[in-house]
Amino acid sequence: MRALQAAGAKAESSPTTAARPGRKRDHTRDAVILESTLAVLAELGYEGMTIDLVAAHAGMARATVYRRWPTKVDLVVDAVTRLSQGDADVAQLPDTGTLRGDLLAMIRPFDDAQQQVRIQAMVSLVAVARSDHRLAEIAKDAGIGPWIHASRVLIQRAVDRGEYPPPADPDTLAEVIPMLCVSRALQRLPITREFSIGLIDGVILPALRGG
Amino acid sequence: MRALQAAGAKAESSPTTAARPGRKRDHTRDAVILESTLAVLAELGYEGMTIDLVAAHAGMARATVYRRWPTKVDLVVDAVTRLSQGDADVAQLPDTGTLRGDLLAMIRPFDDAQQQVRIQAMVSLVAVARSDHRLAEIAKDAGIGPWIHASRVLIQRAVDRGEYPPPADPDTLAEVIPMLCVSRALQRLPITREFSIGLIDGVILPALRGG
Amino acid sequence: MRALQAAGAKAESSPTTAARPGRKRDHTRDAVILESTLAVLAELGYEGMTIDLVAAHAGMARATVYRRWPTKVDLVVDAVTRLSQGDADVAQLPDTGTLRGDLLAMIRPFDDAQQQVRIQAMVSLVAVARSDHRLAEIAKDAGIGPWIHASRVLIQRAVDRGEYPPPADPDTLAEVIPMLCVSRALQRLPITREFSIGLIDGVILPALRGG
Amino acid sequence: MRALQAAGAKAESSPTTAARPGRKRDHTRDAVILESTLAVLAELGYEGMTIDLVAAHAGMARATVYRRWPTKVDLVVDAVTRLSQGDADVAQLPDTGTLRGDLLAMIRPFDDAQQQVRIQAMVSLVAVARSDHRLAEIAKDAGIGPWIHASRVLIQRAVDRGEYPPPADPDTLAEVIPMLCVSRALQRLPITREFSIGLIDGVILPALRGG
DNA sequence: CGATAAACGAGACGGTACGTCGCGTCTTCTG
DNA sequence: CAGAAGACGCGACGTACCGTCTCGTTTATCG
Repeated sequence: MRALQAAGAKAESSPTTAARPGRKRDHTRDAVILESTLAVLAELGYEGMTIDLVAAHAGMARATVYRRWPTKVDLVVDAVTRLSQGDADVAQLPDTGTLRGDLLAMIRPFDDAQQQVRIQAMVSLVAVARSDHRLAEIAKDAGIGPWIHASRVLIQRAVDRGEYPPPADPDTLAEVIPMLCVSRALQRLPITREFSIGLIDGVILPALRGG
Repeated sequence: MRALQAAGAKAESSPTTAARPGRKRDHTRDAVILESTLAVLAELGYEGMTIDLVAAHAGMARATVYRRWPTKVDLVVDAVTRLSQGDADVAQLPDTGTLRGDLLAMIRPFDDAQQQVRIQAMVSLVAVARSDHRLAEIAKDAGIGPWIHASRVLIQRAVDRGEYPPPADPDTLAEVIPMLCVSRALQRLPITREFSIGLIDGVILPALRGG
Repeated sequence: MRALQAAGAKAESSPTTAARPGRKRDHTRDAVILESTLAVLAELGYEGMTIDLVAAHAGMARATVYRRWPTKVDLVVDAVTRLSQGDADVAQLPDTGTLRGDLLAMIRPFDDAQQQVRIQAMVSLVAVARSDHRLAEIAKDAGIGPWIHASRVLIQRAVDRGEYPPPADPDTLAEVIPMLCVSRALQRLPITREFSIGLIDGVILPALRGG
Repeated sequence: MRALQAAGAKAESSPTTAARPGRKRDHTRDAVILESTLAVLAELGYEGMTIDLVAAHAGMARATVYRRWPTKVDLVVDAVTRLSQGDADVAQLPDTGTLRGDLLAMIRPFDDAQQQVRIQAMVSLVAVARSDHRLAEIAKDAGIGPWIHASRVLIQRAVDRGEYPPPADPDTLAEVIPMLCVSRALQRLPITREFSIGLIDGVILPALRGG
């Protein structure tokens, strides 16, 4: 977000970016820090997470972190935000022809162990939402919000093509998959393929048929 | 847990309970502290909650809190634990004859503003679960666990009396109501009657019919 | 001091003390507590001394101590006061015919190991004097004050009988013996007979002769 | 003690002093803190002294104090230690030709109100010596120890040049001036010029003449 | 190619909450 | 009622983390 300011700069026209001597900030490190943030967050939660720990995990100094994100809250929000942007991208991809295939494709990324870390971290964001009022909405948008949106779009698409009748309460239905995955994460259980299938074939699709 | 010490006491023979001089701890205060804990927790979240604030809200000294719960984590866990015990009691009550009535009765307690506080606090428990590994399971049992169990029992009862066919994945289905209520709480939205009806009539009952 | 109020009561004359039902306070314990106070004070100093420790050393409960002395300061002051009263009594006794004999007799009580405890405790009183302005004078009177007075009397007596010429600064001279004994105590050195003789024959008597 | 680390450093070879990154500790503040410590100590005594008070008096945060001295005891010991180092330096200076002049010069620094603070603080150290066994010796060396040593040197010098005959007990005699000044401080009396003259002309010099 | 200005590592610094401990008051029980 | 045992209000202690700051070192771009 902050880094995007310089993105649109048109070379020499902008005086701020044109003549900026000095060592350039190594933006490679941004991703490393965010990754470390998620790792520590997933393991120790928001409370147990320390800027020192994140910096050590990333192999750099605390100041290097603070130079990019002014507070712990900003860091966590940004980490989870970027995380969910990845989800959103993934969500737009699946188009298997059937809703069942689409939903399975949407959940699959969380099947592997690597992605487990991300869900664990995302769940921790709720702590921030409670403590910091100004970030409650951001947390909502950044956390499961995009995921819920993806669910809604996929379901709507299936309804539009006549695969299922329109549900009675589409908004609530769209929250089911993300929230039940969160539930798994809260219990520190992996999101297995069996769970995904049970969720889709045992809840979502029956609900659409029975509506 | 604490109360179990006196469980076996039956007469003057028991040395633990027989002659214990000294001022008795005023267990009335326990409830006051726990109530204050939930109130502060709901308003400021786990991060913003302070033992000093809780003590001030309860109108007593910090040491009085620490004499009962050694750490902030223990205090929060106990507060939410007792909270969910209340939920469990409520869960066993409803028996309206139809699943729809039972589920509505189960959710209703969270309709009034007073109970909103409790949900907000309960949600904050996830922060603890992340920070303190040894308490992850306790958090699970104390938080939404009992609620999930209540849902499962109500659904099973309806199936047993032939009201609905057995669902394909009853365990997952039982998590739907609690988790979607949590979702509302996370978004700081009230759990209105409209939401409850939409959830039951738009997701749970259709899923059972369509199973 | 407080305890002395009831001392002169003559049974039926005083209405307040006449009809006083209930268990009588065991004044034997007063001495035990004071002794324990001095012992703990001597070993751990004023800072390290705890009412709990004193009570435990005396084999009774904290409340029993507080019923007699309202604060830690009062307890310590009283302990050291009574201690120095004993010194004052001793001081009036010696009358050996020579100043040298009198002074040696005055110092002798501190020669044995038992009395070492008392000096150590007395020294600790200075801590109180610093912290509590209202007790500074009491500390002076109770600590080395009586001892200084005893020195002055003995010297004056020797001058009166013509043993030595009147000193130039009798007040200052009278402080020498007590303060140098305190110095020994501060260094945790015992007040041996050699030290006493060196002090009297090497400082006091020469100063009187040389004045 | 701390400063000795750099003592052996002579060139770029020393790894300890060569390249130590990070913000340098502002050692100017050390003196400010120590001065504040002495001021608070002199006014309120060891018991009444608080790290918060010291920090506030020094105009900095509590953590800044704790970063330099881990405990209250260490802080006080160091404050008094450095204080007496200053005394030692002063003690080596006076050389007026006569013992009387030397001793007066030694005492004079404590005549002004500013230095009164230091004596008051120094006296408070005895409280530490009682409470903390491991520091008893340090307290001895740091408190009046150097002062006693200075007295002994001055007296010995006078004897060496034939001004007075050798005293019978030079060690004890050397303690007289410091301890009687401490006595004055304990009584919260100023060390006036009259007192100094009375002490020297009424005790020390007569004792030397009469020996 | 050297000057310069920023990034970076390391850590001091001001705050603030934590959890512990001692003081002095109080309450409750037993003898 | 005295005495034991211990809860309670208060406040200092020493620790840890946050976010800011100030060093010395390194690295890139400009003159």
